[in-house]
Amino acid sequence: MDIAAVRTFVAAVDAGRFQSAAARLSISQQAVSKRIAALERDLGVQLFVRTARGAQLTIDGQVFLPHARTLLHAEEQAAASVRPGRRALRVDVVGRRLAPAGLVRDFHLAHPEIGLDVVTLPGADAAVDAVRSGLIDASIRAVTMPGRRLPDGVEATPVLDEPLRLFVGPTHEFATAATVATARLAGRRIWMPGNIRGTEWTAYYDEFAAAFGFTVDTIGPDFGIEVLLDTIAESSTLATFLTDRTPLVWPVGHDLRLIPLCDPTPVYPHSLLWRADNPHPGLTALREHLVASAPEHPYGRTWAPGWARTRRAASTLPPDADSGR
Amino acid sequence: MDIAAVRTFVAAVDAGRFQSAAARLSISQQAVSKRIAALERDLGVQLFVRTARGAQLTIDGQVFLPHARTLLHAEEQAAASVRPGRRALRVDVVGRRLAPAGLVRDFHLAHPEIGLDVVTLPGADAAVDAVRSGLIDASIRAVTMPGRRLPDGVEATPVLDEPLRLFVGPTHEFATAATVATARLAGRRIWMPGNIRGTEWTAYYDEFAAAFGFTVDTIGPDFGIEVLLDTIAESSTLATFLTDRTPLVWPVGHDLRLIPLCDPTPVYPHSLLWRADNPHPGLTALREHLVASAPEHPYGRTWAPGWARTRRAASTLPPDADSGR
DNA sequence: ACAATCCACAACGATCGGTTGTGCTTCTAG
DNA sequence: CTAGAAGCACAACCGATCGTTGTGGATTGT
Repeated sequence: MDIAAVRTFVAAVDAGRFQSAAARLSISQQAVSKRIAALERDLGVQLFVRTARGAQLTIDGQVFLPHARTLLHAEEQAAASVRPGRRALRVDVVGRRLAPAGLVRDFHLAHPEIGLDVVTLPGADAAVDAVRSGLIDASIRAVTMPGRRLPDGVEATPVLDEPLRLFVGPTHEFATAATVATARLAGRRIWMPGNIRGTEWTAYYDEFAAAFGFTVDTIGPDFGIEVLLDTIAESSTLATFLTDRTPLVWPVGHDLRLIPLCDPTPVYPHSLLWRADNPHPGLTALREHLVASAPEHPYGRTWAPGWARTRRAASTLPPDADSGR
Repeated sequence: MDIAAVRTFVAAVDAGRFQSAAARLSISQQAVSKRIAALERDLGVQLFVRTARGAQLTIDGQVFLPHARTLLHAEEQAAASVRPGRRALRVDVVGRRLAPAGLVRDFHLAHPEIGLDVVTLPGADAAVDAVRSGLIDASIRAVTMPGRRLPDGVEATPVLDEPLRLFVGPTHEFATAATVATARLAGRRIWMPGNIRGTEWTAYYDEFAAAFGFTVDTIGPDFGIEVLLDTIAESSTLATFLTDRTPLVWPVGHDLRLIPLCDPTPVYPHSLLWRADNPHPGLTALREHLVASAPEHPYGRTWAPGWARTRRAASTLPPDADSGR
């Protein structure tokens, strides 16, 4: 199916005559006739009834028309998505099914009029760099790393503290506990999935383990989520951290549990990053939406790494005192 | 923008390499390279970073990808809409913004999984003929005309009695009435808009006028809805019938009123038409939805033409006794 | 260092798409 | 009734485009 033929079809419908459509498209009437004939041959149905005073839609043509308009609209949207200048707001999230993607989705529901494109860049460094260079407008990451300052012009504000939960099998000591105090992790072994090595999670795990005296094991290469589930399910000592929002295809027959941690609840600090001189109107709306919807302290006493606590403290100031506003 | 290039782009993304994409599309690697280069030139942005072990999406490529998939999906839907055999359910409605279209819209909301295409055919005869010939699957019309039997195989069941209201200007005798008894129309002049002459409404008006003793005037040719509003607004004797669902662009400065009629309330009888041997699964769903959602007698005592009353009586039988079920 | 992999460029040929010219049908005005 | 106008389709021609084969440059891994 040729998109030019579809556009010609719509033009012919709107004009009512092939001749006027040809004039509007700046081609000859014969070209319109050939394009539509080719489209009809392609679809295998007749779209117009040709009469002496124009062309009239057949039933098939009437049915096809809204689909044709949709197709042209999709083409326009696709072209606009990469057109420089006044394009949709580009936001990077760490994963399309994780909590930050949920935040962006909520924003989209609250502001459906703001065009939105969501991307996932490989790693926090790439995300920060893309924000700095203007290739994307915003990113939701945990990038307030120790010793790693944000580039000039890039600003950040915390938008979500995501609580971690302990993920254990049925034979684990904590399997039947309603909640587990984080301090009880001391001296135990926590499994770190191989697929997050080298990501921004590593620094989080390191400080978390140091603060509460447990050890982090990396068990071999990453064989995928199924192997993770099997390993956890069969072990009475291994545990790992997941969040409520971690998407799992729960295997039938396994008896896995997500145990809440408390006193304090460890939280993973997601921040919004943007470039201070980015004039995109949607960016302001996104920032205000995220700041407004971020719960203050929903999980009682929480723990976050020192580099994140510093940011947290700053965020508790009134908005007027916040930098970059 | 060439749709084949977009399809090539998506194939290259899925494959990760131009070579494999070329194999999957049964073209040469060079053709893939040229198509994507042309697409990039067309869009004005780079979509891939070419490396020695494949092609990787740029940020622009990531943004473009979902739009590209949407475009291909739209193309597939468009082609499927006219493909013979297992296509979407085609329903004819008398007008896209009138009550029957609302019924179909409700059906779509209740059964979003059923593909639906809505068309508007010129006149009830064309609709009945299209149903008979199988070009469309169903129609909502008032086609149980006197002396005009449905073709063999075409069946009908009433689905909506739409109440008529009196439409008058501020100086009309009934302008301040909360309701008007239909019998009070006797001897008065009712204006029939010119654009419904020759349609199925004519027979309705004729019998309605005969039953209640008013006269139907046709005032000149149809100059559009604005002229109708002006005429009604300035007249102290003219009135016309409209329904709640009639879409009007209410003019500023006019003081027009829609007065309910009662004792009995005249209703316009919309029926669903379909071909008995049409096996489309969506058709059964549509019929059951419309029959189930049709209110029995929502407007108190109602009046409908004799040819419609006959059908009404038949429809009050239990479903098992209904023909064609 | 060499082979393998992957993509881009060049040249050539076939197909496609647009234009001009023409003919047929239908509607309308005289 | 007839002639003209309007509207679309068919035919011939021609140029642009698209795909192919052949080749080269760059990177990775052995």
